[in-house]
Amino acid sequence: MDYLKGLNPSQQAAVLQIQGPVMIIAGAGSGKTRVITYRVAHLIQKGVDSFNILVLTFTNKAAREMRERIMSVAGTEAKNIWMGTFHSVFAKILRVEADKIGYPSNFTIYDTDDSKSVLRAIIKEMNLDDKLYNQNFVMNRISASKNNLVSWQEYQQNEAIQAEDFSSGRGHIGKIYENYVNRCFRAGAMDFDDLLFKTNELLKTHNDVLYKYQNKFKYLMVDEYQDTNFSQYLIVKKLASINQNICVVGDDAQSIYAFRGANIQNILNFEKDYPDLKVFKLEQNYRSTQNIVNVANSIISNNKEQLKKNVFSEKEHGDKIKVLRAFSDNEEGKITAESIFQDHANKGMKWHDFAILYRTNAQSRSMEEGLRKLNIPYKIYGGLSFYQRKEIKDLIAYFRLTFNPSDEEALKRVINYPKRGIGDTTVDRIIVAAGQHNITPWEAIVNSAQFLDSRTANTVVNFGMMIQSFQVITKTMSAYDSALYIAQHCGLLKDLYEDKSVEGLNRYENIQELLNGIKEFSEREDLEEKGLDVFMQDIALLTNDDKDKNKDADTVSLMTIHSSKGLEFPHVYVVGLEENLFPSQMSLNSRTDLEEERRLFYVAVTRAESKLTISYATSRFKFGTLINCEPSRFLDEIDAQYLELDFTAKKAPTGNPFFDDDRAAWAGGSSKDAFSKPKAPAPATKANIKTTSILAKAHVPSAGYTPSDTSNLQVGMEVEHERFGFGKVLTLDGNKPDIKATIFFKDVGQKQLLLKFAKLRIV
DNA sequence: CAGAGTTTACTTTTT
DNA sequence: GTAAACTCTG
Repeated sequence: MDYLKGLNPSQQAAVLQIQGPVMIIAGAGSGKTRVITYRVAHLIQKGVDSFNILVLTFTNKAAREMRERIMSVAGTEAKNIWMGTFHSVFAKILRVEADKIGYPSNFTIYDTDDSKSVLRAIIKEMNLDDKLYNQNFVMNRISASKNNLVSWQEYQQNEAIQAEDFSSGRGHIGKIYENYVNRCFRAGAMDFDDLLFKTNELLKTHNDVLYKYQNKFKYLMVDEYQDTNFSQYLIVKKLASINQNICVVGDDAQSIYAFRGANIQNILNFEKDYPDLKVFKLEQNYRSTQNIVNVANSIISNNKEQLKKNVFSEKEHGDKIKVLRAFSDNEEGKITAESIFQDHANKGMKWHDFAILYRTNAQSRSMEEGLRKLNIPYKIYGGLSFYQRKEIKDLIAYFRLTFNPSDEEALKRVINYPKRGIGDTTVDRIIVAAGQHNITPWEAIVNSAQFLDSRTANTVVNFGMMIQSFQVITKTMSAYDSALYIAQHCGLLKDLYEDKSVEGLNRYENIQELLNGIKEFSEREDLEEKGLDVFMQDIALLTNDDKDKNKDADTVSLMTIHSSKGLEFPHVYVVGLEENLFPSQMSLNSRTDLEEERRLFYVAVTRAESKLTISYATSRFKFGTLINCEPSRFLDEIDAQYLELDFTAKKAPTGNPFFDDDRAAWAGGSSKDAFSKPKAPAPATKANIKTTSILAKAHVPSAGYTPSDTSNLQVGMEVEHERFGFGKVLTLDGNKPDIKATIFFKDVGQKQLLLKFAKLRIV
């Protein structure tokens, strides 16, 4: 029991309460993971069979780390615990029980790109306006429905939903939803939301299955409970309903996934579901200095909806929070890098002691530039994951098709890549024929002699035979040998090998890396089943952090605030504190959205252990155009006593310290110079060189040609275009970002140009 | 049918 | 400023 010694009284109490419903409200940095770890260890110690424990997390990384920590306390017994993300755990169960809901057990998991592609095809086939029926919009709508367990039938019958769709002129979404579900079913595919939706369906319609898992999982723990959606909530509730041994851990102040359907009410209302609930609050923050904790508290106190708690720190007060201002996004990157450089040199810190956090991935660019100029090593987390790269998805699509030939998205992806003379027309014909005869596209391919002229049918059948040969070899060969065989024989490896460009080389290496990963998998000794099909099963659920090569490298970490949740760093820089960026523009419509942004800021601030720096820029590039920015409202919400404004050579004036005299200057109008000056002329990037060389004949841009800020362009102005030469603006129409200019050029005549693309210099 | 060229949307966050 | 979808041409 010595593991209890390192815990404070409330942590201990939470660990010791192993029977009945438990809710642990864990403030930021309060040792949440320790409590979960020890609680599981304690369960085992008290004689609970580790096979009867289920621990659910939101990321693979969290699951992996927790398992390691539990193993270090409780030993190898921990290996038997079911531990994983909601999606991976229920995908596993669904594969076992698939036949009960009419699915094959080797169903494909469609990722977001696959889902969108299916929707795009459906919207096109239904001849709907793809602006009104924007794939993202439709996707969100369907996803939200699934997360709230609204089936397509219910969607079509629900008057409120229908009224909402009709009033926005999108009355066909219900039908799209129906077609989408049928299309996925026909392809033997489930999307991310289906993994939870279908689990609910399974548990609802099959009492024996429900009973089986209720008895298997006698003890449930859910981490990050504030991030669960209705669908997840109901699964957990059902599984726990007999034994009632459910422990949820979370922090309502850190709920930042509402956009994905997370419902903060699940934690706020947990008590209503379990009247004899025991609640434990972990309020002592062991991570951050008092100043940082106080700032975090003062931020979150602006939110109305929250569980009361009093997070405090007993560490030293620490430095005040530094606020930096830059005049552009690039300068923000520069001063952030310089600040890191100085602390690294003067305070003897390691690069990995620093993290730069931002709201959107796009902001990483200016930070990278700043760091690169000072030769500071850095690593970007998130962004495009390894498994989302085109070449990886291509090869995986071959694997997918081999094991599930009904997988329509995989089919469309590779039927003509590498080129084998099966164009869009042929693919369309196959899909239409499949629809007409109520067969899968794959069946149409195999029988394509009936639908296509003999020459095309021949190529198509050859493709089908190739896939069939893959099916044969995967039955006998190991995962690695199968994968290598497929990569070699589908033509992809050859195609990439012949591409000698830098990108091509990179892609080839990525394929090698994937194959190496499969090789490692083949050689694992802890698995009984290790065919390529097994490797494929949860590959769709893997993400960026699962392929970390050298995580011990001494580098500065760059990531979005979302992906920083759960991490901590001695020095943290939160950048881009500007209105419309953080809080994001999308969040300004409703109080709940704004409160979520504020919680996001809270998460960002509480990542810091000893030093926190916040910065904003007064102008930045957005969609390639320069815009002026105002400091974020969140800055005003922080009690000024904790802050130290460092506006180098700017004294804070009376009133609002964030809007000082500069602001009047920009509002005035003659401010353009102040912002365009620091921008050096565009460097000769690849794109630049290409255009100028091609266009050299038509017009040679005058010396020092630099595109101007055209946001104030007026009719009648003279401009220079790098290709069309000199001209005069005739008309301007359209709204803000999409202003179209009609310009009469001396050499080439009248042209219509979109301002945001045309690089015009005002003469 | 393929490749080049052009237009458009994207920037909120991810299993 | 880029990636992906769409259009045009040979």
